[in-house]
Amino acid sequence: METYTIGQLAARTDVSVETIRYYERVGLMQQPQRPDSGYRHYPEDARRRLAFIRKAKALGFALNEILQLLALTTGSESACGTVKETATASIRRIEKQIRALSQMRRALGKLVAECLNGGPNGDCPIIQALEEAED
Amino acid sequence: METYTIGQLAARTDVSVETIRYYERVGLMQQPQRPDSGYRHYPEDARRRLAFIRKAKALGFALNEILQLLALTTGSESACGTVKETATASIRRIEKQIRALSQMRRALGKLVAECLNGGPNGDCPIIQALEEAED
DNA sequence: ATTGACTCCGTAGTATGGTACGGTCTGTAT
DNA sequence: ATACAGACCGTACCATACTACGGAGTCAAT
Repeated sequence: METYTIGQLAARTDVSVETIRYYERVGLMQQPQRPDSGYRHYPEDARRRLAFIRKAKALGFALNEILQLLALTTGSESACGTVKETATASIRRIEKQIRALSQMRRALGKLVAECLNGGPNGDCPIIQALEEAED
Repeated sequence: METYTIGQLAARTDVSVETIRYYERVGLMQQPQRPDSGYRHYPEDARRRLAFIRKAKALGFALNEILQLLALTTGSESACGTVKETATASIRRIEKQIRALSQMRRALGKLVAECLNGGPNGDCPIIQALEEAED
């Protein structure tokens, strides 16, 4: 089985060595094998996990939320009920966020359109669109 | 014209007095009128601006991004071309974020579905879905 | 065997986005 | 007139998510 050193993992995922060690400290990354010397040796799996963390982060999830998402998948212990609850809660949150982003996008589109038709007129379409938004 | 004290504004928007002063320090909130005593007196406009800031924050925009969005609307100076550029850049970013969130949602839905059909099977549908995602 | 790149660890520092404190002044109500 | 809430300010502190540093050990090549 092929493994990576921490430096190789860092290079492949474009995450710094320090950050990987930090993710390990806070429990996001699992403790890898450490033969003889104490050097970390990561399996392919770790690369995928790290890529997931970065993508979730880019989506605005906080590290402890990402921890929860990952816990959904690794917990052979986790009861189906718990998984379903956490997952559906996340789904609701995500859907709400998508709705809000869609409103923002519409508002910006409107701004661009108005810009084409002769410039801004004082009342801001961005703020207006978000005022109408339900929470 | 009706105005609010900082405390009234705080109560109406559910943002603390300290945070409002902080937003003023960093340029997100405009300097309000300060008659005689030095007390801040906010117009209705400030309430809407503050509400916008909170919603944009909840969507994951950083404060300096929100500053840019607001600058789009207040700059009577701002050339139409600049507004269009910044706005369309934001639109692209938002659309990308929506796509990624949709993938995450699908993955979570899949997880819930698998949970119903007899539990997790080792390969994580969340991580899988995000691996397939284009950046 | 020695050099140089890489790894180890703990600790400290940075940026962002607030939150709290404490002493002073103001405004309103009795 | 005096009390009490609320505002003023600067400064200090907090959590999150990194990032940098320094001294020591390791691995691979020459």
